[in-house]
Amino acid sequence: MRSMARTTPAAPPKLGLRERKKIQTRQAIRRAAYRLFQEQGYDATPVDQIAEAADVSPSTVFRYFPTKEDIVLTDEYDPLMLEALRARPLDEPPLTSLRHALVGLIRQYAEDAHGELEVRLTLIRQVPALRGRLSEGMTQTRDMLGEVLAERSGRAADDLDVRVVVAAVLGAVQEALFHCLDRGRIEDVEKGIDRALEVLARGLTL
Amino acid sequence: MRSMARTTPAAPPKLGLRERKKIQTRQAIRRAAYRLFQEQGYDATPVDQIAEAADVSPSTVFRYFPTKEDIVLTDEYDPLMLEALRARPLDEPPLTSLRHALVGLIRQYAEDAHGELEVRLTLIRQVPALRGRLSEGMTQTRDMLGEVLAERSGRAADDLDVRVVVAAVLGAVQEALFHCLDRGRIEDVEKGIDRALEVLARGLTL
Amino acid sequence: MRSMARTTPAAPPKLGLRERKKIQTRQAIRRAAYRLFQEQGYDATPVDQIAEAADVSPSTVFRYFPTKEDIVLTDEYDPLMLEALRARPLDEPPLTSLRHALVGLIRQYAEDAHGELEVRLTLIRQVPALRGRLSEGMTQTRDMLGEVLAERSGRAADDLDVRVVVAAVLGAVQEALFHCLDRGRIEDVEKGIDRALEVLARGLTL
Amino acid sequence: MRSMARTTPAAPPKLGLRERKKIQTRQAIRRAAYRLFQEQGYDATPVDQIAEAADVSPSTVFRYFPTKEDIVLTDEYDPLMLEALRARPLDEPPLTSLRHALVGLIRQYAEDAHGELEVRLTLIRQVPALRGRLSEGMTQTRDMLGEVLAERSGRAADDLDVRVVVAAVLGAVQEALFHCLDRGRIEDVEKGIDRALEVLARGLTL
DNA sequence: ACTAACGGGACGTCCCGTTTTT
DNA sequence: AAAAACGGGACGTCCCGTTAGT
Repeated sequence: MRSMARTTPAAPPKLGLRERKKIQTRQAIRRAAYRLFQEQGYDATPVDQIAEAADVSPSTVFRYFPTKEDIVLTDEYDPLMLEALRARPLDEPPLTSLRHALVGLIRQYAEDAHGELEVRLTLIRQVPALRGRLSEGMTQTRDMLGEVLAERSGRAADDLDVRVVVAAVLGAVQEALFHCLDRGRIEDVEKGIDRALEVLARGLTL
Repeated sequence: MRSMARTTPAAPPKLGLRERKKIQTRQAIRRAAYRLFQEQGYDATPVDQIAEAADVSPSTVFRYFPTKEDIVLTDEYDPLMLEALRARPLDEPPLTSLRHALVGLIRQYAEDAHGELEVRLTLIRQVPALRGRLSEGMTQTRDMLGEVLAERSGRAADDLDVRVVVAAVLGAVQEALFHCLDRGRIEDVEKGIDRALEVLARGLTL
Repeated sequence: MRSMARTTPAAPPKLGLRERKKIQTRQAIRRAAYRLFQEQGYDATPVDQIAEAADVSPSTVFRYFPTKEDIVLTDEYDPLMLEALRARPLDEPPLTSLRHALVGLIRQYAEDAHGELEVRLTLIRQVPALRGRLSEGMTQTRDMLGEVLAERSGRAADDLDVRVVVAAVLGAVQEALFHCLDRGRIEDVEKGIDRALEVLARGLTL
Repeated sequence: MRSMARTTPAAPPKLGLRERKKIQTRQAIRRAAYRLFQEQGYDATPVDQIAEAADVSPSTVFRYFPTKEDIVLTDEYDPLMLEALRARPLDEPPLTSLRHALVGLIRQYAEDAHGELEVRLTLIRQVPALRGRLSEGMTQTRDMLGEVLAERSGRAADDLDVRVVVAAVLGAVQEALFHCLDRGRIEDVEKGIDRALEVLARGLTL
C-alpha cells in the first residue's frame, strides 16, 4: 500500500513547462466540466460551454478528451489497483485481497481529488450514457482483476467462478458506495464496504 | 410457473384490429432494428433506416419507441419477475428465491422470443449506450427486487445488506449469461446460473 | 428536339402542395447559394449562411443537398442528353450526333435557368473541389455517352477509340464554353461549339 | 531527349547537407502519404497520420506541402514538357509535336518514380478533390502548352482553335492512360497514346 | 530551427420534437 | 391519425495557420 501512495506525484522529477501546462489544462477542463455538470446536468451542458468555462477552445477540449463522456470517465487508477492486488499474500482469501485493493484505491482517490468522488458517482448514476461507458471500462477492470485472481488461484482466465467472484465484489462495493452517497456519508465508505463484503462472505444470507 | 407461461399472448381474448395492428407494427420495427443492428452495428444504424426497413415513417418509430435505445431495451418482464419472487415460500433463503424467479424468467423469454436473447445480449454487451440504459433499467429491477426481498425479510427497503444480495445475484447471473454466450452454449444457461449462485452461496471462496 | 423542350415542366399534371413546396425550397436554396457564391466566393460561404439567406435551417439545406458541392453540381440533364443522342440517325458521323445532342441540351439549359449557366461555369472553373466533383459526374456522362456511341457503332463499351471521341468532344465543348464565357459572349456559345468541333473534324490541324 | 533524362537528380553537383535532408524529408512525407492513401483512402487519412508515418511533426508536413492535396499533386514536370515541345521542329504538325513532348515526359516519369504513376493515376481518378486540383494544374499546363503552340503557329494565346487542340490531345492522352491502367498494362501506354492520337488525327471518325 | 499545443471555423451526421399536409 | 418536412442543436472530425516553448 505504501507504494500506492505515490501515484501521480510519483515521478515529478522534471516536467517541462510544456508538460505542466498540459496537466493544468486537463485539470481546468475537467474541473469546469464537473462544475457545469453539477449545476445543469450532463446532457444540458454542451462541450462548447465547458470549453468557454475552462477558457480553452472547443477543439482543445476534444484534443484532451476524445468524447464528452471521457471527461467524466477517464482515470488512471486501474494499474494501481492491479498492483495492489498482486501485492497481497497468495494464501489470502480472494475476498480479502480484493477488499484491500479496492479500499486502498478509493482512499487514494478520495485524497487525490477531494470531493470529486461524489460528483462523479452521482453523474455516473444519473447519466445512462456514462453508465454505459463506465461499465465498458468496468468490464476491462473486471477482466483484469479476474486475470490476476485466476493466476493467483491457478485457474483459467475465463473461469466462471473467478468472474463471479469479481462481479459480486464489484457489485457489492458499488452498492456500498451508492448507499453512503445517498446518506451523504461518503466518508464512511470503508465501513460500508466492509459490511457489504461481509454479506458476501457469509453467503448472502440475510 | 404455469401462470408465467402466459405472458404477452396470455390474454388474447379480445384485441381489436386496432390493437393487433399496433402490436404488429411494434414487432416489425423491433425486428427490422435488430436485424440492422446485427448487420451494421447499433451506432451505424440511423433511425430513419430502421423506419424504412420496417416500412413505416420515422415519426412512427418515434411514436412506438421514445428513443432509439428503447427499441432494444424495452421489455415487459419485470412484473413477472416480481410476481414469481413473491410466490416463493417465505422461509426460503433469498438466494434460492431469486434463483427460481430469475431462471423461470429467462426460460420464459427464451421460449417466447426464440434466439432473440442472444442478439440482445450481444448488443447490450457491445454498445455502451445500451449498457447504460440497461443498467438504468437494471437499477429499477434491482430496487424492485430489493423491495420485495426487504419486505419478505422485514427490513428497510434501502437496507444495505438487501441491496448487496440483489446486486451480487444479478451480477453473478449476468456473468453466467455472458459466460454461456461466449461459449455459444446459451442453452446451458441454467446450469451456469446454478454454478454461479453456488459460488455466492459458499461465500466467494475459490 | 421538340420533345426535349418539355423537360421539367413536362409532367406537371398534379403536384400536391407538398411537392410544389419542395421544389420551391430547392430552388430557394440553390438561388441563395449561387448569389452568395458569386458575391463572396464558394469557400468563403458557409452553409449556414446559405441556409439563412434561403430562410431555411441548415439541416434542411443538407436534406436537399447531401454536401455543399451538390448545390452547384446537381442537375438532371444527363438522361435528356442520352435520349437526344439516341434520337440521332444511325448513319450520322458520331461527331455530328454528339454536336446536336450537346447543343440542344445547352440551349435547353440556357432557357430553363436564365443566366445560371454563367455563374455555374465560373464557379466550376474557379473552385477546384467543384471541378473534382464535376469531372466525377463528367466521367459518368462520358461513360454513358460512350456506351451509346459504342452500341450505335457496334463496338465494345470500353473501346478506346470511342472513349477518345467522347473525351475530345467534351473537352472541345468545354473549351468553347469557357472561351465564350471569357469574352462575355455566352450567347454565341453555339457558334463557338461549331467552330471547336470543326477543329476536331479536320484532325486538329491549325 | 537525353537532356530530359536528367530531371531532378540531374544536377547533384553541390547540395549542402541541408538541401539533401530537405529533399529526403519531402520524399519521406510523400511516400508515407502515398502508402496510407492507398491503404485507407485519401479522405480517411488525416494529415497528422501522415506526419506520424513520416516521422515528422504535422507542422513540418504543412511546411513542405501547403495543403494535403499538394502532396499528391505537386510535381515538377511542367517546365520539362514545355522545353520538349519547344524543341520540336516548327513545321511539324501540332499533333505530332504534342505527342512527342507528352510521351517523352511520361516515359521519363515512369523511369524516375517506378510504379508511382499507377498509384497516382488511381488516386486522381478516385478522389474528386484531387481531380479538382489536378485539373486546376491541368488548366495551367493547358494554358502553357497553348501558349507555346500559339507562338509556334503565330496565333493569339487564347485562340480557340489552339485551345481545342490542346484540350483534345490532353483528353485523349488521359483516356489512353486510364485505358491502359484499367487493363493493368501500364507499360503499353505509348501504344495507347499513339492509337488515341490517331483517332484525333483522322477527325474522330470511328 | 523544430515542434507541440492551440484556435477557430466548417462540415456533415444524427437525434428528437414540432408543424404542416394529406 | 398517419406521413412528410422542418427546426434546432449537439457532436466529433478535420484542416490549416499562429503562437509559444525547447
